[in-house]
Amino acid sequence: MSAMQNKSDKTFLRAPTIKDVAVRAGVGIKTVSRVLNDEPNVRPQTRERVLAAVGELNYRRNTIASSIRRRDQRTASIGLVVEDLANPFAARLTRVVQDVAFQQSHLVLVGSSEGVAEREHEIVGEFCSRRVDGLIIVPSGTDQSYLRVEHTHGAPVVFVDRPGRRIKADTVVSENASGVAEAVRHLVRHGHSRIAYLGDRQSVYTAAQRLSGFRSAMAECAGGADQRHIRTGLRDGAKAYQATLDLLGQRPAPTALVCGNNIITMGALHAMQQCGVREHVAIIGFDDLELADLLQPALTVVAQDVAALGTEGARLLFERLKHPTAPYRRVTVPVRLIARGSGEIPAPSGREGR
Amino acid sequence: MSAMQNKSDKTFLRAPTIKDVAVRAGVGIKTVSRVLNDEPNVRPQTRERVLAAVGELNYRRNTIASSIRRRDQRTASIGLVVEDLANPFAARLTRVVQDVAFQQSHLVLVGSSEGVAEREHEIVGEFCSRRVDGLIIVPSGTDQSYLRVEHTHGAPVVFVDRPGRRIKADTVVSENASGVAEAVRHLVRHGHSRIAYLGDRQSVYTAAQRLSGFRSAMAECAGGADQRHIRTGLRDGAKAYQATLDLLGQRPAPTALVCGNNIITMGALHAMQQCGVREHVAIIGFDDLELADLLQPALTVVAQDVAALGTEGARLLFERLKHPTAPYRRVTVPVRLIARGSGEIPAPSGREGR
DNA sequence: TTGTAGGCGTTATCAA
DNA sequence: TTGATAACGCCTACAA
Repeated sequence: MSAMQNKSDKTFLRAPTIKDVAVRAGVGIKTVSRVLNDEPNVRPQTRERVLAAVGELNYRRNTIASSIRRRDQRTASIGLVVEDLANPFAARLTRVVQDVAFQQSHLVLVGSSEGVAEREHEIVGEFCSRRVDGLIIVPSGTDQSYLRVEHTHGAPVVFVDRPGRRIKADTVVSENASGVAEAVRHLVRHGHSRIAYLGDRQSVYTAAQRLSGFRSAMAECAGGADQRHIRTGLRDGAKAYQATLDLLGQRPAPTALVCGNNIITMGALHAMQQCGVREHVAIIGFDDLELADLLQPALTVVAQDVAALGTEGARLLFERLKHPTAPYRRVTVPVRLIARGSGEIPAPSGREGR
Repeated sequence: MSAMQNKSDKTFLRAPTIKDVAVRAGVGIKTVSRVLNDEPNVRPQTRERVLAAVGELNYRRNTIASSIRRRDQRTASIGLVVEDLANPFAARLTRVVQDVAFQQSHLVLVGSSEGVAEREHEIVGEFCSRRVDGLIIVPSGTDQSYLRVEHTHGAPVVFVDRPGRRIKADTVVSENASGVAEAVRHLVRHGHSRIAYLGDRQSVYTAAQRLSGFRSAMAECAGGADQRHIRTGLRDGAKAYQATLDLLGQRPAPTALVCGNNIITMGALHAMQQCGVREHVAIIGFDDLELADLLQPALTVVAQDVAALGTEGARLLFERLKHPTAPYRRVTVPVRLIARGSGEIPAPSGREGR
């Protein structure tokens, strides 16, 4: 009935339970439970005996068994859904979320939605099956209302990078529009007016926001955006590469590019390299890249504060867990233009050159 | 006693249970369980009724409750410990591990050890508390024998990137030594003999392996390595930067650098940029970098097949779960030298130049 | 200060 | 084919 082998026995069948500890310490299971949970009313002497037994048996509390019984049903775990864990943005986000969670004694389950709504839904479903205490989601698709149903088990949600749709929840986003607008103004200051924009699908919130920042800044200080210089729907580097080749082949060609995310920036850089225009066409990317400062010319970017996005997201989640009925909050994280060279290439002189 | 509200009721207190489903379908709980677990001996008609009730109540199986009762105690989750989730190597590894796990209907818990043995131990402890079915670990420190004790609950371990110490387990590693040796031969073929090596702490398995590959290749075809041109213990980019500046300041200076990992490569590149020697000193990095091909000159690397490391690691783990007593296996994943320019810079002529 | 009984949501047993 | 009941490891309630 109880674990009959000691820890050096290779045929050990199951982990020791609170019962095994109780037997060994010669106390009742409730006393063991009290010790494990730092509850009062245990004689120091008894506590010692229990702790000794715990050590000898190498007992470790079965957290998941405990969670099904405890009043709040908390599992001390949270779920994180990003588009692609291998993407540097998601990787940095995951790291900071995990750091905050670990400080709060929580573990993190991760999943990649690949930007597919169904997959996001599926992953969230699995997380809820594991009864995570909360969710941090970089949402895909156009409808997160399915989460209202998942809410039945009480797991709060925080959206990071993009707000969820058709549902209210705590949210952390970057200053997308004003960040891109700043990039445009920066280019205009360096003499550009034929500025092109390359972005992701408009159904992605950040993509829409960034394009809107582009349009308004162009309207404000460059006489409006040229529709032929706007390319959206660029889901991967290859698409961005093609679109950039296409833009650079136009006459008149744009003298500067603004890229909506780091994948697109990489595609555009490859295309520019291919055409040999790295030194002549200005480019500013949204979101920083490792090695950006080693490129020639070095890459000017609108850097997101990924650490802040993640930390704030996790913080909002843990505060929500403490105060379930508090009003929802939306945090906006500033972005920062980092001038490194590629965004300071001047527009060719001779008015509208070429 | 049972969930009294329907799914649109905001005051819903708890998730529906198998009991609620049973009541609604007018069957016993065991029948519901049979349907949920695809067990035989359920009339199709009954099955339909149960599934209908599941849909109406929006029931979702409580996986953690199920795991405490099932014979094998499986939780359908695995734990992954890497050094730093934000590192591109770890991020790609996490992604593929998660993909394989998800295919196998398992979720992944993640943790960053930061290369600190105590933290690794602590994270593994938490994972075991959650009764993960298995562990994939990029080990830190010099002793993973503590895992033998964690084994009491039966979770097998697979080591990835580096073998564990003082414990036997399935392992997946890259061809570290021969990869670096190939880099050295490549440089020698381009006329180099004063080749420097920059590496991590020797206590890190991969670092030791790579340095040993360096030494043996140098002995074999460049008359042996010059001790002054070997720098180890470089834990971060800043240290690598300093070490590189130092090496480049020597007289005679090395004409080529071999870098032991991607963090070191980045530090070295910054230092070379700083000294204006990017075009004159050859460099080959271990592990590929995003944008490596956009640098000028583009970066020659010994690329690890991170996807294979992760896939093989996960595959070994799931096979171990199926066959707990099979002999341990060690898989070696080939690396590949990708010549892009920086490794093909010829040694300065005039015999021992400068 | 300590222990016993009961229950969490599920799966396992075994009888109907 | 079906279901009542026990059991998993733990926490809660309550009694001693």
